[in-house]
Amino acid sequence: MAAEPPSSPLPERLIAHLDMDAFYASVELLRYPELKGLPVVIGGRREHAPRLREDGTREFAKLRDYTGRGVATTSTYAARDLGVFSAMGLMKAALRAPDAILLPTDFDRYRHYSRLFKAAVAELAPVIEDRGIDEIYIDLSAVPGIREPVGHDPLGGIRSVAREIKNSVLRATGLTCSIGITPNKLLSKIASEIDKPDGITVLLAEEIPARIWPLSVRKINGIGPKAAARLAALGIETVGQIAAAEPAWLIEQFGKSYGAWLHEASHGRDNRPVVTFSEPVSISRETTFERDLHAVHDRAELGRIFTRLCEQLAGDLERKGYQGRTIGIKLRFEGFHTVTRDLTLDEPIADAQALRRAAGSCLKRVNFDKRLRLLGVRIGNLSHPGDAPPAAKARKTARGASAEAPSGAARPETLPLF
DNA sequence: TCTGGGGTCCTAGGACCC
DNA sequence: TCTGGGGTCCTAGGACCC
Repeated sequence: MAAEPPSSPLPERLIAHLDMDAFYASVELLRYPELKGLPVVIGGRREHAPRLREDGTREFAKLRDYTGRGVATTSTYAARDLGVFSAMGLMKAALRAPDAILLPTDFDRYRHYSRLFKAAVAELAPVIEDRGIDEIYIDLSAVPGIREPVGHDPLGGIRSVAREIKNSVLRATGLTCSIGITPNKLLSKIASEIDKPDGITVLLAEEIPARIWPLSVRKINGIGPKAAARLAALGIETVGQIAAAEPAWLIEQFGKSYGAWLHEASHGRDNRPVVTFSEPVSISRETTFERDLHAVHDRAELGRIFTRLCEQLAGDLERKGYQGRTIGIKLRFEGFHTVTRDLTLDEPIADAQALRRAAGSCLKRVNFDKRLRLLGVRIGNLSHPGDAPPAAKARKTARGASAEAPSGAARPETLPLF
């Protein structure tokens, strides 16, 4: 076993976070190269697809023509310069960048490119954790050559592996990505953003004070708008200010679990492994209506939508090979107030009729005094149809709604709502 | 200008069991 | 009859992420 250079031993773990650059928008630019450099926003419906003119050029929809409730899923860097970011309502985006190009979201295409880039990475480094369509963690600890210095650069091997991965992704997809490599997932997630787009950032523990502590607390994955606002109210804006706080005080302010985690995170400590496979916890379908619907007045339409969601969910379960015991609904009312109800059955179900029956019984526990803007159906407590059921815990059938819901024998087919 | 769709994890109270 | 502690499951809501 070769001795490490004693001056700067590399950490035991070398974890990469790879993030595709403006992924959806970049995939669209592959097929519409004439849009390169222009402000482009992804998020429209199919009707916003470009039209082919007689002369062979394409006519694109403009953001100013958009009406509806959609949000931007991604925007090109040119559009970001105009203040349009992902998750922004398209109507709002249209005010900021009326002349930006609008393209419909084409998930099938993005999923295809997602598979391509992940397969390209897997050939070089197979220990990959999926974090959605456009990003992954990679455990590079055992990748050949990664610990070899290049010239006098002890990190040369790391940089060279990162370059190989980026080249491989580019060859497979025509797309660029940004990579952060550090001793753990938390730091790598931050690092991959430091030199975006098309960057490589290697960062070791000793650089945390200089490179991580000056950053906004929002750069930490797990500190969202609410926690950031609470921190700001306490006079804390940067990661370094969290690191300087007493752990006991953080726990006092944010609770045992989150407070302790804030302390650890601010010091760049994170021992979570790269997880290469995980079973889903729940599967769901939901839809936001073009206009708010009234439980009574629009009952027929709501009923059709409800049935369709259950059918789609049943289709997902069938395709993926799951069944589930906990069925839930999600309702969002005008004003954005959101309510959920769920019901755990004694036996798992998977077909649309059973889903609709169980979800329908959840529906009865909701007050419909406002119009609805969203309806969703969810299933959890998942298992595989062939599997042995978990040891029955002799639940008292008299308790809870579980006893009455599934049989449906005495239940009228027509639900009071929808 | 009101804010998509698909997820995970955490908290907290009550039921229930030992 | 009163008191109680630990553990698990269920339900609802909320924060957060991509």
